[in-house]
Amino acid sequence: MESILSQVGKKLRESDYKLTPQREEILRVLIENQDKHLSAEEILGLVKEKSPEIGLATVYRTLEILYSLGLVHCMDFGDGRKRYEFELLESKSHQHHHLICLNCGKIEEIEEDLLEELEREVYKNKGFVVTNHQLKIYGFCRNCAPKKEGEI
Amino acid sequence: MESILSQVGKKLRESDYKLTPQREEILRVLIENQDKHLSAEEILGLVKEKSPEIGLATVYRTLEILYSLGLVHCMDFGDGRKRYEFELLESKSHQHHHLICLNCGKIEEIEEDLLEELEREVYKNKGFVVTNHQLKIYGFCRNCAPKKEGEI
DNA sequence: GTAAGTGCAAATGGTTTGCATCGAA
DNA sequence: TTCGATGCAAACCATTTGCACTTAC
Repeated sequence: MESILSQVGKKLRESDYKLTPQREEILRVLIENQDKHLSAEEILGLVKEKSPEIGLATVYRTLEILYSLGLVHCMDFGDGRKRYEFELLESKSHQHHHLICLNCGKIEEIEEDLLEELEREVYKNKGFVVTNHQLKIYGFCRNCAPKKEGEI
Repeated sequence: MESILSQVGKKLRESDYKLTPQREEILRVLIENQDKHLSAEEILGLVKEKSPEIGLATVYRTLEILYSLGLVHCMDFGDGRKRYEFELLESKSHQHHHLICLNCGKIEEIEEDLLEELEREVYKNKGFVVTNHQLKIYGFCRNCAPKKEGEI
């Protein structure tokens, strides 16, 4: 984890960005919460626990840089705010998918890809060259599905 | 197309909503542009061509009702505004997918589904019951792909 | 030393809401 | 007639921006 931070610091400097204490703090929060999907405001809250003087604008500006460097993914689950997720340097560019529970709101991730066939079809039929995709699957999670059974 | 309007009118009244001239105009625009992905502002622009007195709030309020009745789909292509698409009453609940060109911004639709296998996996591995899904595929369309070939 | 980064507050822009008025049923 | 619908303007809220000050390099 310390090595991740220095890897990221190197990547920042390669692109002529400075590694400030604020950016380090934001990175720490992102790295410690890779499994979550934090909004800018939530990131600010966590960062402020250790560095109360940081401003929201800095969070947004840092996220923008990290996004442009491909270090965070940005997603939108339809609740009116963007959510960010740290992306390990060595991971493949294709994103994992998200299972969104319509009852409790929990968001799970799945690693299965299985879209290769669809991408081949898309190229064959439309001449469209796929570089990435984003799949949101709505439904009911293991806990909520039984309760909802009668209603579906 | 006239029959679609009356079908929708019936559906509105079933849910105790009135079919006002404004709502009719908004519906007309949505139905005439089923292939597009209009934002609220764009819908207002088209509606104003015939009924200049309509306000933006009415557009939003109408879209909200239509969405709650399942008559329009709502999507977000990451440009900071929601986009709406009229959904024929008889169409299946699973949405079609979108191809988003990273160069020219064109959005194409595809009807292929091909996600059944993935949905089975998701149920088997996670106990997650799928009710719907939304797939955005990013890349380069037939026109832009050749120009971009060297850069990818 | 200096250009880049920061914090604050103000601006922006899509969307929502309050309210007085209007009109479909 | 009556309650829901409308238009307008103001409010809202996530995000962006301007600016004077600070700081990493």
